[in-house]
Amino acid sequence: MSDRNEIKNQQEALPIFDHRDGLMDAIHNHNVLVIIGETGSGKTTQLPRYVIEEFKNTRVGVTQPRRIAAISVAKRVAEEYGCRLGDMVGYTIRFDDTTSSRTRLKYMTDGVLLREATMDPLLEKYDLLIIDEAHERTVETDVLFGLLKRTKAKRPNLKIIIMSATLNVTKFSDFFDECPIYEIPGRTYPVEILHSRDISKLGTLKSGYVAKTIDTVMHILSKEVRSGDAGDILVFLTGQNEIEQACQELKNVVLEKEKEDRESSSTSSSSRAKSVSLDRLQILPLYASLELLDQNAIFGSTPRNCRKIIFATNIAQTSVTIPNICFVVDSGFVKQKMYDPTTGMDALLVVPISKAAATQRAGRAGRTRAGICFRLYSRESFETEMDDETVPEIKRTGLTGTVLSLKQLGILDVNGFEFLDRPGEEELSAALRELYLMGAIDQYGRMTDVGHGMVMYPVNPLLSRSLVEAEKIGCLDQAIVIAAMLSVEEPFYMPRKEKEQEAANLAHDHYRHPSGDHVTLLNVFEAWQDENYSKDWCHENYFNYRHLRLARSIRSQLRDIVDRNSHHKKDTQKCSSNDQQESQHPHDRKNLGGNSSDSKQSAKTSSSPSLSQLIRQAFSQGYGIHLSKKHQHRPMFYHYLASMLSPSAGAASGTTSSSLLALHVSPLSALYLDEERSLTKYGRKVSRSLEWIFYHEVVYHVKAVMRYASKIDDVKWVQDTMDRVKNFDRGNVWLNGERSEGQLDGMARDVAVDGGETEDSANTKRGSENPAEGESDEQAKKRARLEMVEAARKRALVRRQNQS
DNA sequence: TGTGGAACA
Repeated sequence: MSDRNEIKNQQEALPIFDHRDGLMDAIHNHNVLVIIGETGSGKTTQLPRYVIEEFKNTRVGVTQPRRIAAISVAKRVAEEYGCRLGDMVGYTIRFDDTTSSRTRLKYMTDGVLLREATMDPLLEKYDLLIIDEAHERTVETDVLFGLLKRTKAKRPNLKIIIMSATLNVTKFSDFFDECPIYEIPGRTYPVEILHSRDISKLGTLKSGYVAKTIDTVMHILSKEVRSGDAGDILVFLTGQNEIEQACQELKNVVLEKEKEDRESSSTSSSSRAKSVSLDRLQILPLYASLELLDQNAIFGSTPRNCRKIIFATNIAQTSVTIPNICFVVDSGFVKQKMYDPTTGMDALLVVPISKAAATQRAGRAGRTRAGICFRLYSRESFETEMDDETVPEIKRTGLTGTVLSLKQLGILDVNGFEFLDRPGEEELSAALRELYLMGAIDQYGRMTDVGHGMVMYPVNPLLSRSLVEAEKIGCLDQAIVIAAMLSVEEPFYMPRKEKEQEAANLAHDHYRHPSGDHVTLLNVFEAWQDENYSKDWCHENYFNYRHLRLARSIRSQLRDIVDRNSHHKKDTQKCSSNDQQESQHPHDRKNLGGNSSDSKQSAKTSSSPSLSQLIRQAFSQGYGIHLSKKHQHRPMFYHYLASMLSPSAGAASGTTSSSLLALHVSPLSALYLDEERSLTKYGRKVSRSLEWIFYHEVVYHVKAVMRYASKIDDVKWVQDTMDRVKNFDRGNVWLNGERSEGQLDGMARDVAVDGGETEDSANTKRGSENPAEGESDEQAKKRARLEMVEAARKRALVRRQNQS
């Protein structure tokens, strides 16, 4: 009883409580509404509950960018509502669905809703949808925006609420015909912001910000003392290495200072500065890949007279809230992915944050009481050098998967789709080109049967294409394992100490398959399976248990999808006319359904290809756009497609330096000969038998290295892709087709290319007042981004040259 | 001497 009263008191103390009537009126009167309120206003937990209480029988969906948020919020709301989780209130995330037929309020990740939309584009399960944390602008959120706008046109009664933290939300409102904006005041404490007096440009600060954070922390420790307890410190840096380094460095500096203090206190009678002692400090790193997020150390309260200093990545800006932070030290930088559509590769770069991000970081100091934010950059840099907002993710990543799901949603003319922020023309074209070359869409931009097969699988398009092929030639079970392994982070664990590295390499060697890394991954998984998915086995053999476990979940999800679908197929096959293209594949006749024992047996028969060959055949279809061919005289490879298509590369970049295209076999790859690995770290020779290989992705090591590569035994395996490359190169038929097939608004594409203006594009671009100027500004920014990517690559290459 | 930031289906 007292529990319930306490809950009630807490609820009524939230700022949103006084706005209940106003909000309900607004939702009654408007079908689309933007609500802004800082974290702590109660909007995420309270508003959806108000809605299901106020509107009887309304089915409400609330999306979150992150799984933990969906889970924890749903749990709390169920408790507050007084029901069991999964009854009236529940959540759905990948691998975990707690909802039931009685659930009326469902929290989920935005990816889940997007996935549901591919089955049911009208989203008829919901009467009201709330997109929460819209300011984070994940790709999924952005696509949902465009999708909901279309859905609303067909279901005018659907209610949509956009919830966001920042004040700069006119963009959201404009997108939905200038719908009303409702503001809930936040409940935060004032944060004093101190800028650095160093007026260097951000570019120069980049080299020295780690050292400066240490200085600043030392300053806070010795000078900034608040009454009572001192208040914890949060430092924003960019990456794991940097953070570990900073933690160590701070410890060293503090030790030195201690020594100094002891010496000076023995000579002089009193020191004005507060003395600092290492045993009264907790210095903690915080980044996502930290083995176990030490809950108590980071989130728990510190002992008396003890101070926490946390060095964190951006994870502390959005995903994780640490209590009792009083001081924030903001380096002004972040690591961001940048995608280069001309090569289809991306690079991870340290770039300045945006003004919005800086404000958010500063806000972390004022959650429990008034605080101070130290910025390591000048006010001028903040005002003039930083972008207002972080570039939305959708403009920074490859869009192949996104475009394919849009096609599945029935959006044939992707160029005419209304994006909240339009991705670059080159990125869209690159995505369409890749889909065409994979055989997922035809020259008119229409989805093929292959494409329909691909969207079933919630994995990277390269992998889903491989799975479609694997089903066709009868090695689906194995391909699913490999696809799952490729969907998780590095399963091979490599210790830091050199001696242990040798042991790890030896352990890994045991599973390496001469044909390459794909079969190797299968070997690893099957070995682990044979050991009953043992954790100890992972440790003994240097594999990452967490990642393998995730791979296992993904594998079973993929198998479920296959099972469900094959039942469906059996049901419909008899009555529908079979207009599927006749396959010319030699192995097509046998074993279409293919369970593992069958295909293993068939692999044994002398005339058929081996299982390893079947698998690589399947994957070489999926990786048709990731082909590389060996250089005739040198131990390197060339990106095959880029060399075929590069003349058509974007005019904006103009950067097609041939050095880009030189790819190397990773020393960690099964294709990299053992004796070389023991000779030199980045050896020179690759097996002579290698001619063609396919690879999963390229990473920038000391040079461009192919991560997960396998042999192609016969160039016929990739003949289909090569034929499509030739077709594509000859006529660009598909681009014309995309335009003529799309309805009128397909013209938007011409606008973007020519810089002209039509009525249709004026509609799609509403919100930017001066399209011509906005466009060129965009282009300039994009060029700058591409140049940064290019610079990073050059640096990597220079490092390599210095090394040899 | 070093590749990865953080998230999701």
